[in-house]
Amino acid sequence: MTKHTADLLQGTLDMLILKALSLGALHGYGIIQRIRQMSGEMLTVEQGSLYPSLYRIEQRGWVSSVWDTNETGRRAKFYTLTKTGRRQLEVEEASWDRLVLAITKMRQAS
Amino acid sequence: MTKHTADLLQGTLDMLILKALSLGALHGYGIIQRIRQMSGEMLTVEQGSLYPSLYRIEQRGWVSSVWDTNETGRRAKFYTLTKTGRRQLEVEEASWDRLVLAITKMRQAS
DNA sequence: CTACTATGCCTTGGCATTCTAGGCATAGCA
DNA sequence: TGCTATGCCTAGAATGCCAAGGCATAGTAG
Repeated sequence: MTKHTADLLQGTLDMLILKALSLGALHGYGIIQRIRQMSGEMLTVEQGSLYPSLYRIEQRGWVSSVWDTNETGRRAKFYTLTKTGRRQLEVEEASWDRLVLAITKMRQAS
Repeated sequence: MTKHTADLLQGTLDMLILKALSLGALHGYGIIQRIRQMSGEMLTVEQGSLYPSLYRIEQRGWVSSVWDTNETGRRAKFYTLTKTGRRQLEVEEASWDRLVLAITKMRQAS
């Protein structure tokens, strides 16, 4: 059983969620799907990871949420990226870039 | 106080250690220095992270260790990458590459 | 001689984060 | 009627890094 989806690294989940929301408001279930789709089916976020993370993120003011109904009439909680959240996304992307750069250097130092 | 060294992401430390040892045997203290140097001073591993990790890694058979003396006559524990460890390094590098690729896709899916 | 820094090993406890494994409810379809 | 997809959530375990200590020796500056 080879798993074709990469494991997440601790610390990347928030960035993924913020990134998904940067394309527009979404409810939790939809965030999972959008992350799958955006990553070309390579990343799968579990519900048990997502909801606690959304809670944290909202506490920090990076997203806000409202209950609403989706296009099929179901109740769902929609999350919107706040201004602070958008800044945070930039911070996390920059720090991700730094890490990738650092590890790339490691790989080249042979 | 801006920290210029990136935080490690959980899950990358083993790879960094294995990578450092792929250039030749080293003792713990030296591993820290080599990682700093190889990453262009961008990554700093704390001793409190390193030694527990080295222990784990040795339990898994990825490195072996012997007590010896360094060039200045001090006792130190030298770690050598095993064949299994070299394979493991390849595995971790491949999975790192997959993650970077996946997140790159995320970034491009605007 | 004394103190400080660098080199070297290690452990304990805390913290943050993810995952496993559940529970609950509704809508739609076979 | 039951299964699948959609939607929310939580508790507990596992993982893994870090902060903060302890200990010891060698060298160097004062």
